[in-house]
Amino acid sequence: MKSRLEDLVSTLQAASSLEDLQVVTEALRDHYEVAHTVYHWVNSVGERFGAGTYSAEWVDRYLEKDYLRTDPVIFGCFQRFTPVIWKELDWSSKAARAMLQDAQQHGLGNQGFTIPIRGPNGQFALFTMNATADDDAWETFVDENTRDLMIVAHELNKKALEFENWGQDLQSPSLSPRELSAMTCLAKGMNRAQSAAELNISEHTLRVYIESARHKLGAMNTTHAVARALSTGIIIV
Amino acid sequence: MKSRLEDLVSTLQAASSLEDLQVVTEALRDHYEVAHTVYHWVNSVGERFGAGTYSAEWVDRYLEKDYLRTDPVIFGCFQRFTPVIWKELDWSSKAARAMLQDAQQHGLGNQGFTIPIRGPNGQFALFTMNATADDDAWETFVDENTRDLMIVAHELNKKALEFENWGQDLQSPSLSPRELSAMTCLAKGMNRAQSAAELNISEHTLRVYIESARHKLGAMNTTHAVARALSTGIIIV
DNA sequence: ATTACCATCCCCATAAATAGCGAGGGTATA
DNA sequence: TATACCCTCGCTATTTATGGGGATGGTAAT
Repeated sequence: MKSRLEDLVSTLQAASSLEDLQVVTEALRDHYEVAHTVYHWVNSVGERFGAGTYSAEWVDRYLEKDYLRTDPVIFGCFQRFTPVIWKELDWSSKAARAMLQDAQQHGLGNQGFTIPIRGPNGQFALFTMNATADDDAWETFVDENTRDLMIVAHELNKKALEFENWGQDLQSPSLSPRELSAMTCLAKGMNRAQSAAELNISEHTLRVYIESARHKLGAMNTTHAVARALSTGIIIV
Repeated sequence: MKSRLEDLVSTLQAASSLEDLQVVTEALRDHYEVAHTVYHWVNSVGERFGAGTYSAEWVDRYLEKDYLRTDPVIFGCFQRFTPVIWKELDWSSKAARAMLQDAQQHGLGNQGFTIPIRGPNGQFALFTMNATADDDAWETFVDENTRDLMIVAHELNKKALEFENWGQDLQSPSLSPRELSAMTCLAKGMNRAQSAAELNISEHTLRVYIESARHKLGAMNTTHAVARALSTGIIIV
């Protein structure tokens, strides 16, 4: 069993396309004898990347019904660091229970386990195992396999980022120390007067830094410049 | 050796204070026979949370010299998903090399390995192993231990989040869809007129969303609001 | 059924940011 | 020794953002 997982991880590490990831999710489903295994991104603009064993109908319905905004799994994972057992989430809202019922009519099991994965620049993905089981059996399954599944989830996300060239196109320009400080002050909410005072320079000088940083970052205005500085990681607030 | 790691993880899971984490980092250092083992947050105001075996002098110097802005480890990890071997980072800048030399004079080894860890609301932490070794030996060490160390890093971060009640008081406020759209437009560099046009609303209405978002985010101005929205991950540009 | 929040619109006055013109001395690097 | 940044400072005019005050109708949850 242990060696079998190693094989799966090796296959995963050798994957070179989305189709390969698809195959891996199917192999994982069979290996763990669950109903479904799914990996997908949860971006601001819905779905852009995913591989898994859910039926096309369910995926379509999920998107069509905008379940991303309803699903307690999405919401719960977004606020949590640790993996989540579905049963422990908040299913009190009517919309959530309706979604769960709908899911089961599309072949999903009653139990689920989802690992949140976070990458650079706000990238966020989920790795889910879904099955039909009673609460105790599912908890045992999760206890026994969480660590392995975390490794699998990590490798899946690594590959997905590779395939999508996440962060490749974003080559960050280098700002001077003063420019970085200026951007940081602004990102902290200081206005120009406060920032200038903080850096012990005239407000005019500060302005020069801001302008300079803005041009280097190819930004339309200060807010844009700070946004770019933050999302490329050249400043951290 | 394997069982020893399990013991460490168990100790970690039973930890109930920052001091306990400190003890764990020391035990990890001894177990892996490295020079240093460190876990810390990389947040707005430098250090707010950390445990590790670096000398107080080095930590003070690091903060005093503002090495957070220089350190290629910070920058590299912030842009990457996968763990990082220090040698593979960009040390071409003079400031970076000076920092490295300074570090070695404060008892750090020449090799390092750092795992980036991301939690909800933009939380970002690093787990680092540091040692004196040649390149090959270090690479071997990393290859053999990455998975275990990832688990350790995960458990450390879990505990750190617990201790700091991350998500309790620091829960990112939920913005309405329109507020999120407004923030996103601004983060993309549009001004109010352009954003309003993009969303097909009057400029005044847009302003109401911005104001509302600003209050929810506890921000001083628009730039600050966008910065917070970005760094907590509630919008992605 | 009431409370809360959402989406949408308007006016006015003030504060702040942007755009344009400058200038000088310092430190690298090619 | 040029060339290229980096850091620092000033003035003026225009454009934009912010902070108050409002109002209406809708949806969702308790």
